[in-house]
Amino acid sequence: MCPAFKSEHIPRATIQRLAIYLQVLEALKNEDTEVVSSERLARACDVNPSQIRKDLAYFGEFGVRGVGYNVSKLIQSIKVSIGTDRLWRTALIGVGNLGRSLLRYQGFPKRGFKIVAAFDCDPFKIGEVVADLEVMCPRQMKSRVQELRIEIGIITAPSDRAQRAADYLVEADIRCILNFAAARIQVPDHVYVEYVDFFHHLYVLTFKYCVGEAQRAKTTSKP
Amino acid sequence: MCPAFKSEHIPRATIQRLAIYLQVLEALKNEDTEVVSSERLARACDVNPSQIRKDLAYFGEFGVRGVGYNVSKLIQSIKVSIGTDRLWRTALIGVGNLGRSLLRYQGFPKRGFKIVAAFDCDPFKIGEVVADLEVMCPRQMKSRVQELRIEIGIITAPSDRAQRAADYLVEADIRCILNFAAARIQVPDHVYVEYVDFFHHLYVLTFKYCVGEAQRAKTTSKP
DNA sequence: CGTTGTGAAGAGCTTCACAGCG
DNA sequence: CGCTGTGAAGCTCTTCACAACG
Repeated sequence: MCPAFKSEHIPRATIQRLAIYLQVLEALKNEDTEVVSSERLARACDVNPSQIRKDLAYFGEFGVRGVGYNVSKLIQSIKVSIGTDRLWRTALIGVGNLGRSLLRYQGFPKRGFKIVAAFDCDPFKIGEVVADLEVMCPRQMKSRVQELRIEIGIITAPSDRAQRAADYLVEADIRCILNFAAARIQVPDHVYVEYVDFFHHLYVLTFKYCVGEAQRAKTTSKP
Repeated sequence: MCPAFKSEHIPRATIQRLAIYLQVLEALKNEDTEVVSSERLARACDVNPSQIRKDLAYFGEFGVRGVGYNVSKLIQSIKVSIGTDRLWRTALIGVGNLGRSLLRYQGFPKRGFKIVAAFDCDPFKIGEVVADLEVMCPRQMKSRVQELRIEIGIITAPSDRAQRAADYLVEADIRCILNFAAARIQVPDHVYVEYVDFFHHLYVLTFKYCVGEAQRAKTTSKP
Protein backbone atom coordinates (compact mmCIF):
# COMPACT_ATOMS: atom_id res chain seq x y z
CA MET A 1 0.00 0.00 0.00
CA CYS A 2 2.85 2.35 0.82
CA PRO A 3 5.57 2.86 -1.78
CA ALA A 4 9.10 1.56 -1.51
CA PHE A 5 11.59 4.40 -1.11
CA LYS A 6 14.90 4.45 -2.88
CA SER A 7 16.30 6.77 -0.28
CA GLU A 8 16.00 6.76 3.50
CA HIS A 9 14.99 10.30 4.36
CA ILE A 10 12.87 12.52 2.11
CA PRO A 11 12.56 16.27 2.76
CA ARG A 12 9.14 17.59 3.62
CA ALA A 13 9.68 20.30 0.99
CA THR A 14 10.02 17.57 -1.64
CA ILE A 15 6.54 16.24 -0.85
CA GLN A 16 5.04 19.70 -1.09
CA ARG A 17 6.72 20.24 -4.44
CA LEU A 18 5.46 16.89 -5.73
CA ALA A 19 1.97 18.22 -5.06
CA ILE A 20 2.81 21.22 -7.24
CA TYR A 21 4.25 19.06 -10.01
CA LEU A 22 1.06 17.02 -9.92
CA GLN A 23 -1.03 20.15 -10.36
CA VAL A 24 0.98 21.38 -13.33
CA LEU A 25 1.18 17.93 -14.90
CA GLU A 26 -2.60 17.57 -14.75
CA ALA A 27 -2.89 20.90 -16.55
CA LEU A 28 -0.40 19.74 -19.20
CA LYS A 29 -2.35 16.51 -19.63
CA ASN A 30 -5.53 18.51 -20.23
CA GLU A 31 -3.69 20.34 -23.02
CA ASP A 32 -2.75 16.94 -24.49
CA THR A 33 0.96 17.38 -23.82
CA GLU A 34 2.44 13.89 -23.79
CA VAL A 35 6.06 14.50 -22.87
CA VAL A 36 7.69 17.17 -20.75
CA SER A 37 11.32 17.92 -19.86
CA SER A 38 12.44 18.83 -16.37
CA GLU A 39 13.33 22.26 -17.69
CA ARG A 40 9.87 23.00 -19.03
CA LEU A 41 8.15 21.60 -15.96
CA ALA A 42 10.51 23.65 -13.80
CA ARG A 43 9.56 26.88 -15.55
CA ALA A 44 5.86 26.19 -15.00
CA CYS A 45 6.41 25.36 -11.33
CA ASP A 46 8.92 28.15 -10.74
CA VAL A 47 11.64 25.88 -9.39
CA ASN A 48 15.11 24.71 -10.49
CA PRO A 49 15.17 21.83 -13.03
CA SER A 50 17.73 19.93 -10.92
CA GLN A 51 15.35 20.20 -8.02
CA ILE A 52 12.69 18.34 -9.95
CA ARG A 53 15.05 15.60 -11.05
CA LYS A 54 16.37 15.20 -7.50
CA ASP A 55 12.87 15.15 -6.02
CA LEU A 56 11.82 12.42 -8.42
CA ALA A 57 15.04 10.49 -7.87
CA TYR A 58 14.03 9.92 -4.24
CA PHE A 59 11.33 7.59 -5.54
CA GLY A 60 12.72 6.07 -8.72
CA GLU A 61 13.69 6.69 -12.31
CA PHE A 62 10.69 7.92 -14.23
CA GLY A 63 12.25 9.70 -17.21
CA VAL A 64 13.84 8.80 -20.53
CA ARG A 65 17.27 10.36 -21.15
CA GLY A 66 17.33 12.64 -24.14
CA VAL A 67 13.53 12.78 -24.19
CA GLY A 68 11.93 13.74 -20.89
CA TYR A 69 9.00 12.46 -18.86
CA ASN A 70 5.76 10.95 -20.13
CA VAL A 71 3.13 13.19 -18.54
CA SER A 72 0.49 10.56 -17.78
CA LYS A 73 2.98 8.03 -16.47
CA LEU A 74 4.68 10.62 -14.28
CA ILE A 75 1.34 11.65 -12.78
CA GLN A 76 0.67 8.05 -11.86
CA SER A 77 4.20 7.52 -10.51
CA ILE A 78 3.98 10.59 -8.28
CA LYS A 79 0.59 9.50 -6.98
CA VAL A 80 2.01 6.12 -6.07
CA SER A 81 5.05 7.80 -4.49
CA ILE A 82 3.07 9.99 -2.12
CA GLY A 83 0.40 7.37 -1.51
CA THR A 84 -2.58 9.02 -3.22
CA ASP A 85 -3.16 6.35 -5.83
CA ARG A 86 -5.83 5.06 -3.49
CA LEU A 87 -8.70 6.60 -1.49
CA TRP A 88 -8.12 7.87 2.05
CA ARG A 89 -11.25 7.98 4.21
CA THR A 90 -11.53 11.01 6.47
CA ALA A 91 -13.82 12.27 9.21
CA LEU A 92 -14.63 15.92 9.82
CA ILE A 93 -15.19 17.31 13.31
CA GLY A 94 -16.83 20.71 13.74
CA VAL A 95 -19.75 21.47 11.41
CA GLY A 96 -19.52 25.26 11.34
CA ASN A 97 -19.03 27.58 8.39
CA LEU A 98 -15.77 26.05 7.26
CA GLY A 99 -16.85 22.50 8.04
CA ARG A 100 -19.92 22.84 5.84
CA SER A 101 -17.88 24.29 2.98
CA LEU A 102 -15.52 21.34 3.08
CA LEU A 103 -18.37 18.83 3.31
CA ARG A 104 -19.88 20.37 0.16
CA TYR A 105 -16.58 20.66 -1.66
CA GLN A 106 -16.50 18.37 -4.69
CA GLY A 107 -12.74 18.21 -5.21
CA PHE A 108 -11.75 15.54 -2.67
CA PRO A 109 -12.18 12.31 -4.71
CA LYS A 110 -9.94 13.29 -7.61
CA ARG A 111 -7.19 14.12 -5.14
CA GLY A 112 -7.53 10.76 -3.37
CA PHE A 113 -9.61 11.67 -0.33
CA LYS A 114 -13.23 11.31 0.83
CA ILE A 115 -15.10 12.62 3.87
CA VAL A 116 -17.21 9.72 5.13
CA ALA A 117 -18.36 11.06 8.51
CA ALA A 118 -19.11 14.38 10.21
CA PHE A 119 -19.17 15.09 13.94
CA ASP A 120 -20.24 18.00 16.11
CA CYS A 121 -21.02 18.20 19.82
CA ASP A 122 -23.81 20.80 19.37
CA PRO A 123 -27.09 18.91 20.02
CA PHE A 124 -28.88 21.19 17.53
CA LYS A 125 -26.56 20.06 14.75
CA ILE A 126 -26.61 16.34 15.56
CA GLY A 127 -28.94 14.59 13.15
CA GLU A 128 -28.73 17.33 10.55
CA VAL A 129 -27.77 16.12 7.08
CA VAL A 130 -25.03 18.02 5.23
CA ALA A 131 -23.91 16.85 1.80
CA ASP A 132 -25.52 13.43 2.33
CA LEU A 133 -23.79 12.93 5.69
CA GLU A 134 -25.65 12.85 9.00
CA VAL A 135 -23.90 14.89 11.68
CA MET A 136 -23.10 12.66 14.64
CA CYS A 137 -22.13 13.04 18.29
CA PRO A 138 -18.36 12.75 18.88
CA ARG A 139 -19.04 10.03 21.44
CA GLN A 140 -19.92 7.77 18.55
CA MET A 141 -16.62 8.48 16.90
CA LYS A 142 -14.66 5.46 18.06
CA SER A 143 -17.17 2.94 16.72
CA ARG A 144 -17.72 4.87 13.47
CA VAL A 145 -14.00 5.16 12.82
CA GLN A 146 -13.65 1.40 13.11
CA GLU A 147 -16.72 0.59 11.01
CA LEU A 148 -15.85 3.04 8.24
CA ARG A 149 -12.08 2.45 8.48
CA ILE A 150 -11.39 6.17 8.81
CA GLU A 151 -7.69 7.09 8.78
CA ILE A 152 -7.65 10.89 8.85
CA GLY A 153 -9.40 13.41 11.08
CA ILE A 154 -10.10 16.94 9.88
CA ILE A 155 -10.60 19.49 12.66
CA THR A 156 -12.82 22.43 11.67
CA ALA A 157 -13.98 23.29 15.18
CA PRO A 158 -13.49 26.75 16.72
CA SER A 159 -9.97 27.20 18.07
CA ASP A 160 -11.03 26.92 21.72
CA ARG A 161 -12.45 23.46 21.04
CA ALA A 162 -9.67 22.20 18.81
CA GLN A 163 -7.91 20.36 21.64
CA ARG A 164 -11.08 18.55 22.65
CA ALA A 165 -11.70 17.56 19.05
CA ALA A 166 -8.14 16.27 18.84
CA ASP A 167 -8.65 14.27 22.05
CA TYR A 168 -11.70 12.58 20.54
CA LEU A 169 -9.75 11.70 17.41
CA VAL A 170 -6.81 10.31 19.38
CA GLU A 171 -9.20 8.34 21.57
CA ALA A 172 -10.69 6.86 18.38
CA ASP A 173 -7.20 5.73 17.31
CA ILE A 174 -6.88 8.22 14.45
CA ARG A 175 -3.22 8.64 13.53
CA CYS A 176 -3.43 11.59 11.08
CA ILE A 177 -4.95 14.98 11.87
CA LEU A 178 -5.45 17.97 9.60
CA ASN A 179 -6.14 20.96 11.83
CA PHE A 180 -7.86 24.04 10.36
CA ALA A 181 -8.39 25.60 13.80
CA ALA A 182 -6.14 28.52 14.73
CA ALA A 183 -4.71 26.69 17.74
CA ARG A 184 -1.84 24.32 18.40
CA ILE A 185 -2.93 20.93 19.68
CA GLN A 186 -1.15 18.38 21.88
CA VAL A 187 -1.20 14.77 20.73
CA PRO A 188 0.83 11.60 21.44
CA ASP A 189 4.02 11.02 19.44
CA HIS A 190 2.53 8.42 17.12
CA VAL A 191 -0.08 10.89 15.82
CA TYR A 192 0.81 13.16 12.90
CA VAL A 193 -0.61 16.68 12.75
CA GLU A 194 -0.61 19.23 9.95
CA TYR A 195 -1.86 22.76 10.39
CA VAL A 196 -3.74 24.75 7.74
CA ASP A 197 -3.91 28.50 8.23
CA PHE A 198 -3.98 30.79 5.22
CA PHE A 199 -3.01 33.76 7.38
CA HIS A 200 0.49 32.30 7.47
CA HIS A 201 0.59 32.86 3.72
CA LEU A 202 -0.82 36.36 4.06
CA TYR A 203 1.89 37.17 6.60
CA VAL A 204 4.60 35.86 4.28
CA LEU A 205 3.09 37.91 1.48
CA THR A 206 2.96 41.20 3.35
CA PHE A 207 6.39 40.59 4.75
CA LYS A 208 7.94 39.93 1.33
CA TYR A 209 6.25 43.08 0.14
CA CYS A 210 7.69 45.12 3.00
CA VAL A 211 11.19 43.76 2.40
CA GLY A 212 10.83 44.37 -1.33
CA GLU A 213 9.76 47.96 -0.75
CA ALA A 214 12.65 48.53 1.65
CA GLN A 215 15.18 47.23 -0.89
CA ARG A 216 13.54 49.18 -3.70
CA ALA A 217 13.85 52.37 -1.62
CA LYS A 218 17.51 51.62 -0.93
CA THR A 219 18.53 50.93 -4.54
CA THR A 220 16.58 53.97 -5.75
CA SER A 221 18.31 56.34 -3.32
CA LYS A 222 21.86 55.22 -4.21
CA PRO A 223 21.99 53.89 -7.78
CA MET B 1 5.07 51.64 7.85
CA CYS B 2 7.44 48.74 7.34
CA PRO B 3 9.68 47.72 10.21
CA ALA B 4 13.41 48.27 10.36
CA PHE B 5 15.28 44.96 10.18
CA LYS B 6 18.29 44.22 12.29
CA SER B 7 19.44 41.66 9.78
CA GLU B 8 19.56 41.68 6.00
CA HIS B 9 17.94 38.43 4.99
CA ILE B 10 15.20 36.73 7.01
CA PRO B 11 14.19 33.13 6.27
CA ARG B 12 10.70 32.51 5.05
CA ALA B 13 10.40 29.78 7.68
CA THR B 14 11.00 32.40 10.36
CA ILE B 15 7.98 34.41 9.23
CA GLN B 16 5.79 31.34 9.26
CA ARG B 17 6.94 30.50 12.77
CA LEU B 18 6.28 34.06 13.96
CA ALA B 19 2.66 33.46 12.91
CA ILE B 20 2.63 30.38 15.12
CA TYR B 21 4.18 32.24 18.06
CA LEU B 22 1.47 34.89 17.70
CA GLN B 23 -1.22 32.24 17.84
CA VAL B 24 0.17 30.65 20.98
CA LEU B 25 0.93 33.99 22.62
CA GLU B 26 -2.67 35.14 22.09
CA ALA B 27 -3.83 31.95 23.79
CA LEU B 28 -1.43 32.59 26.71
CA LYS B 29 -2.70 36.16 26.98
CA ASN B 30 -6.28 34.87 27.21
CA GLU B 31 -5.17 32.71 30.16
CA ASP B 32 -3.70 35.84 31.77
CA THR B 33 -0.12 34.64 31.48
CA GLU B 34 2.05 37.76 31.66
CA VAL B 35 5.53 36.38 31.11
CA VAL B 36 6.80 33.42 29.12
CA SER B 37 10.26 31.93 28.62
CA SER B 38 11.53 30.79 25.25
CA GLU B 39 11.55 27.26 26.62
CA ARG B 40 7.88 27.27 27.59
CA LEU B 41 6.84 28.97 24.35
CA ALA B 42 8.93 26.46 22.43
CA ARG B 43 7.15 23.51 24.02
CA ALA B 44 3.76 24.95 23.10
CA CYS B 45 4.86 25.63 19.51
CA ASP B 46 6.77 22.37 19.18
CA VAL B 47 10.05 24.01 18.14
CA ASN B 48 13.54 24.45 19.60
CA PRO B 49 13.94 27.27 22.19
CA SER B 50 17.04 28.60 20.38
CA GLN B 51 14.97 28.80 17.25
CA ILE B 52 12.56 31.17 18.90
CA ARG B 53 15.31 33.39 20.29
CA LYS B 54 17.03 33.48 16.91
CA ASP B 55 13.80 34.22 15.05
CA LEU B 56 13.07 37.14 17.37
CA ALA B 57 16.67 38.34 17.18
CA TYR B 58 16.20 39.10 13.49
CA PHE B 59 13.90 41.94 14.52
CA GLY B 60 15.22 43.16 17.85
CA GLU B 61 15.66 42.39 21.53
CA PHE B 62 12.28 41.83 23.09
CA GLY B 63 13.11 39.78 26.20
CA VAL B 64 14.48 40.37 29.69
CA ARG B 65 17.45 38.18 30.64
CA GLY B 66 16.77 35.95 33.60
CA VAL B 67 13.03 36.53 33.24
CA GLY B 68 11.60 35.90 29.77
CA TYR B 69 9.24 37.74 27.46
CA ASN B 70 6.27 39.91 28.41
CA VAL B 71 3.41 38.25 26.51
CA SER B 72 1.46 41.38 25.53
CA LYS B 73 4.54 43.31 24.51
CA LEU B 74 5.90 40.41 22.50
CA ILE B 75 2.60 40.08 20.62
CA GLN B 76 2.79 43.75 19.70
CA SER B 77 6.46 43.52 18.73
CA ILE B 78 5.86 40.55 16.44
CA LYS B 79 2.92 42.30 14.80
CA VAL B 80 5.11 45.31 14.10
CA SER B 81 7.88 43.03 12.82
CA ILE B 82 5.75 41.27 10.23
CA GLY B 83 3.77 44.39 9.38
CA THR B 84 0.35 43.41 10.72
CA ASP B 85 0.07 46.17 13.31
CA ARG B 86 -1.99 47.97 10.67
CA LEU B 87 -4.87 47.05 8.36
CA TRP B 88 -4.20 45.66 4.88
CA ARG B 89 -7.03 46.21 2.40
CA THR B 90 -7.72 43.27 0.10
CA ALA B 91 -9.92 42.51 -2.89
CA LEU B 92 -11.41 39.12 -3.62
CA ILE B 93 -11.89 37.84 -7.16
CA GLY B 94 -14.16 34.85 -7.79
CA VAL B 95 -17.41 34.77 -5.81
CA GLY B 96 -18.02 31.03 -5.75
CA ASN B 97 -18.35 28.69 -2.80
CA LEU B 98 -14.98 29.49 -1.32
CA GLY B 99 -15.18 33.18 -2.16
CA ARG B 100 -18.47 33.53 -0.30
CA SER B 101 -17.09 31.71 2.74
CA LEU B 102 -14.16 34.07 2.91
CA LEU B 103 -16.36 37.15 2.42
CA ARG B 104 -18.49 36.01 5.36
CA TYR B 105 -15.53 35.03 7.52
CA GLN B 106 -15.29 37.27 10.59
CA GLY B 107 -11.66 36.62 11.49
CA PHE B 108 -9.85 38.99 9.12
CA PRO B 109 -9.80 42.24 11.13
CA LYS B 110 -8.13 40.83 14.23
CA ARG B 111 -5.37 39.43 12.04
CA GLY B 112 -4.81 42.76 10.32
CA PHE B 113 -6.72 42.29 7.05
CA LYS B 114 -10.01 43.40 5.52
CA ILE B 115 -11.79 42.49 2.30
CA VAL B 116 -13.08 45.77 0.84
CA ALA B 117 -14.15 44.67 -2.65
CA ALA B 118 -15.41 41.57 -4.46
CA PHE B 119 -15.23 40.85 -8.18
CA ASP B 120 -16.66 38.21 -10.49
CA CYS B 121 -17.08 38.15 -14.26
CA ASP B 122 -20.37 36.21 -14.12
CA PRO B 123 -23.09 38.76 -15.09
CA PHE B 124 -25.58 36.95 -12.85
CA LYS B 125 -23.39 37.59 -9.82
CA ILE B 126 -22.53 41.21 -10.57
CA GLY B 127 -24.68 43.45 -8.41
CA GLU B 128 -25.35 40.77 -5.83
CA VAL B 129 -24.50 41.78 -2.26
CA VAL B 130 -22.46 39.34 -0.18
CA ALA B 131 -21.47 40.29 3.37
CA ASP B 132 -22.24 43.97 2.72
CA LEU B 133 -20.12 44.05 -0.43
CA GLU B 134 -21.54 44.49 -3.91
CA VAL B 135 -20.01 42.09 -6.42
CA MET B 136 -18.45 44.06 -9.26
CA CYS B 137 -17.20 43.46 -12.77
CA PRO B 138 -13.42 42.92 -12.98
CA ARG B 139 -13.23 45.71 -15.56
CA GLN B 140 -13.91 48.13 -12.74
CA MET B 141 -11.01 46.73 -10.78
CA LYS B 142 -8.35 49.26 -11.67
CA SER B 143 -10.40 52.27 -10.57
CA ARG B 144 -11.68 50.54 -7.42
CA VAL B 145 -8.20 49.46 -6.40
CA GLN B 146 -7.01 53.06 -6.58
CA GLU B 147 -10.04 54.52 -4.82
CA LEU B 148 -10.02 51.98 -2.00
CA ARG B 149 -6.21 51.75 -1.83
CA ILE B 150 -6.28 47.95 -2.15
CA GLU B 151 -2.90 46.26 -1.75
CA ILE B 152 -3.67 42.55 -1.86
CA GLY B 153 -5.67 40.43 -4.29
CA ILE B 154 -7.24 37.13 -3.21
CA ILE B 155 -7.97 34.72 -6.06
CA THR B 156 -10.86 32.33 -5.35
CA ALA B 157 -11.80 31.72 -8.96
CA PRO B 158 -11.91 28.21 -10.51
CA SER B 159 -8.44 27.01 -11.48
CA ASP B 160 -9.04 27.46 -15.22
CA ARG B 161 -9.76 31.16 -14.63
CA ALA B 162 -7.01 31.81 -12.12
CA GLN B 163 -4.62 33.22 -14.73
CA ARG B 164 -7.20 35.65 -16.05
CA ALA B 165 -7.97 36.78 -12.51
CA ALA B 166 -4.25 37.29 -11.93
CA ASP B 167 -3.99 39.31 -15.15
CA TYR B 168 -6.76 41.63 -13.94
CA LEU B 169 -4.98 42.11 -10.61
CA VAL B 170 -1.63 42.81 -12.25
CA GLU B 171 -3.30 45.25 -14.64
CA ALA B 172 -4.77 47.03 -11.61
CA ASP B 173 -1.24 47.39 -10.16
CA ILE B 174 -1.77 44.94 -7.33
CA ARG B 175 1.61 43.74 -6.02
CA CYS B 176 0.51 40.93 -3.65
CA ILE B 177 -1.61 37.93 -4.64
CA LEU B 178 -2.97 35.14 -2.47
CA ASN B 179 -4.05 32.34 -4.79
CA PHE B 180 -6.52 29.73 -3.55
CA ALA B 181 -7.03 28.27 -7.04
CA ALA B 182 -5.37 24.92 -7.76
CA ALA B 183 -3.27 26.36 -10.58
CA ARG B 184 0.09 28.07 -10.92
CA ILE B 185 -0.12 31.60 -12.27
CA GLN B 186 2.40 33.67 -14.23
CA VAL B 187 3.00 37.24 -13.05
CA PRO B 188 5.73 39.88 -13.52
CA ASP B 189 8.74 39.79 -11.18
CA HIS B 190 7.60 42.68 -9.01
CA VAL B 191 4.40 40.84 -8.01
CA TYR B 192 4.49 38.47 -5.04
CA VAL B 193 2.33 35.34 -5.07
CA GLU B 194 1.51 32.90 -2.31
CA TYR B 195 -0.41 29.68 -2.92
CA VAL B 196 -2.94 28.18 -0.52
CA ASP B 197 -3.85 24.55 -1.04
CA PHE B 198 -4.71 22.35 1.91
CA PHE B 199 -4.17 19.23 -0.17
CA HIS B 200 -0.45 19.89 0.12
CA HIS B 201 -0.86 19.38 3.86
CA LEU B 202 -2.93 16.25 3.33
CA TYR B 203 -0.20 14.85 1.09
CA VAL B 204 2.46 15.60 3.68
CA LEU B 205 0.26 13.94 6.29
CA THR B 206 -0.38 10.73 4.39
CA PHE B 207 3.25 10.58 3.36
CA LYS B 208 4.53 10.96 6.92
CA TYR B 209 2.09 8.24 7.90
CA CYS B 210 3.37 5.89 5.18
CA VAL B 211 6.99 6.50 6.17
CA GLY B 212 6.11 6.04 9.83
CA GLU B 213 4.40 2.73 9.10
CA ALA B 214 7.34 1.54 7.00
CA GLN B 215 9.81 2.31 9.80
CA ARG B 216 7.50 0.76 12.38
CA ALA B 217 7.35 -2.42 10.30
CA LYS B 218 11.15 -2.47 10.02
CA THR B 219 11.90 -1.99 13.73
CA THR B 220 9.24 -4.55 14.67
CA SER B 221 10.67 -7.23 12.40
CA LYS B 222 14.29 -6.88 13.63
CA PRO B 223 14.34 -5.57 17.21
C1' DC C 1 22.27 14.90 -29.65
C1' DG C 2 19.57 16.09 -25.73
C1' DT C 3 17.93 15.14 -21.31
C1' DT C 4 18.09 12.39 -17.29
C1' DG C 5 20.21 10.89 -12.89
C1' DT C 6 23.70 11.96 -9.41
C1' DG C 7 28.02 12.92 -6.64
C1' DA C 8 30.07 17.03 -5.05
C1' DA C 9 29.95 21.84 -3.91
C1' DG C 10 27.46 25.50 -2.13
C1' DA C 11 23.91 27.93 0.38
C1' DG C 12 20.84 28.34 4.00
C1' DC C 13 18.68 27.05 8.16
C1' DT C 14 18.85 24.96 12.79
C1' DT C 15 20.99 23.73 17.00
C1' DC C 16 24.56 24.13 20.33
C1' DA C 17 27.05 26.28 23.87
C1' DC C 18 28.12 29.94 26.42
C1' DA C 19 28.94 34.89 27.17
C1' DG C 20 26.20 38.73 28.70
C1' DC C 21 23.08 40.75 31.59
C1' DG C 22 19.02 41.74 34.65
C1' DC D 1 21.01 32.46 39.51
C1' DG D 2 18.28 32.12 35.24
C1' DC D 3 17.17 33.26 30.79
C1' DT D 4 18.23 35.91 26.76
C1' DG D 5 21.06 36.96 22.71
C1' DT D 6 24.55 35.24 19.53
C1' DG D 7 28.86 33.43 17.19
C1' DA D 8 30.22 29.05 15.66
C1' DA D 9 29.28 24.30 14.50
C1' DG D 10 26.38 21.05 12.48
C1' DC D 11 23.07 19.63 9.49
C1' DT D 12 19.83 19.67 5.72
C1' DC D 13 18.40 21.12 1.41
C1' DT D 14 19.48 23.16 -3.11
C1' DT D 15 22.20 23.93 -7.11
C1' DC D 16 25.90 22.83 -10.11
C1' DA D 17 28.28 20.18 -13.39
C1' DC D 18 28.87 16.31 -15.84
C1' DA D 19 28.81 11.30 -16.69
C1' DA D 20 25.44 8.05 -18.36
C1' DC D 21 22.46 6.69 -21.73
C1' DG D 22 18.30 6.18 -24.82
